[in-house]
Amino acid sequence: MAMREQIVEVADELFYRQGFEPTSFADIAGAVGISRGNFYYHFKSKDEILDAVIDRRLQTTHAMLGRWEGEGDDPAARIRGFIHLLLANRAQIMRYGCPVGTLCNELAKLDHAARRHANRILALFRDWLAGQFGQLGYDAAEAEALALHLLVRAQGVATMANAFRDKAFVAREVEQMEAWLAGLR
Amino acid sequence: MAMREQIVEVADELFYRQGFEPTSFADIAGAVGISRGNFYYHFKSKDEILDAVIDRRLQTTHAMLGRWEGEGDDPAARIRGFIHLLLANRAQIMRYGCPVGTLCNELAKLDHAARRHANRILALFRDWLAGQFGQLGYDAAEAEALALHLLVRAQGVATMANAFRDKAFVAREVEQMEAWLAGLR
DNA sequence: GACGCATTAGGACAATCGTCCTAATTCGAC
DNA sequence: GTCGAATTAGGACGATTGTCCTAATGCGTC
Repeated sequence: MAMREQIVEVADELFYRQGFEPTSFADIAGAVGISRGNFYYHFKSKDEILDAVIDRRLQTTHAMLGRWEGEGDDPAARIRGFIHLLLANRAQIMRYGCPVGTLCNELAKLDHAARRHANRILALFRDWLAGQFGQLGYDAAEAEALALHLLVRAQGVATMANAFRDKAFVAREVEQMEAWLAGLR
Repeated sequence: MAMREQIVEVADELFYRQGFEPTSFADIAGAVGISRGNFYYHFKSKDEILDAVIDRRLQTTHAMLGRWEGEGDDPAARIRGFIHLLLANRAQIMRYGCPVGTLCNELAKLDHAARRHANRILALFRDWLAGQFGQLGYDAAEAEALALHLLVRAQGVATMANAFRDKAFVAREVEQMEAWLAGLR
């Protein structure tokens, strides 16, 4: 059972760095240190690994957002915490893009059955952000629109940062997002 | 020579809809109606087709931006024209994402040599937009920052539209981008 | 009609893909 | 120490990948 989790962990990393399709069983097996053929004892198919990876991301994301919710900060500070993910993960984003956005993009092109599953990670962020904006006094529709707008900017920054790899650009956009947040209501 | 252009055209479409890596020679050959092995008369490698596709996109993008520049509109109207690309191509974007952003993302993950080449398409938009903002009276640094900010939002809208496929969401974000533009200076 | 070049079809190639099978190994329970 | 289940290694499988080669076409020119 520990091996299964280790496989999922390694696959998660590889799917992020290389993409789902270009990552082969040989890649995962090599990284985790087991034989290739033996994979089918733990997973019946590659799609099953993908599902497990998405489940893992859903769980870690859910846990992170729950942790943030539990902290004593006010909603605005929590939203700022979300914005600062762009700075905290800046190096990885410049190299590989946003883990969530790039996976959703890839699965959409592949017309993969797990597309909707992966979208749930994005929906997790959306709903959590909408909850924060709700606590700031916005009604449900406004809160969701604001949440989506913030996700738009985060995804856009990730894509542009991945292309041009400019640290200062990321910092500038993050500052603008904070200013936008501070200027609300 | 016409066949070469036809191959590039078909490959362009397939790279957009399926992605570069998952698209095989067999796919392109089938779509264009020639035999698979014969490809190497026109292109020495798959990477060479990719280069040709990127060249084609650079050329069509350059032509489009040049056309817009030649029209009688003022810079603000031209920038609005760029924003309205999101509406004009909405159906395709919801289905396959932004052709430029998704390609750059994929090539980054593949660590592909053509990554910088593809980024030039994005740079084309950036420089053109910066030129428009320059005409609106901003200095070079401000104009480039505004251009990048607009690209951030366009890329973000494309990614989110691709994930959630919500027409109204796209319309709402486009309206906000127009309002942002109108409120400048 | 014959020639020569441009273009094609079709298949061979080694490698790799996801998948599956079997025999060997590990290892805890008794 | 023995047994049985859990886990593993290793390789076979058919299909597909990008690449390359050769023989056959098409087709305009003399």
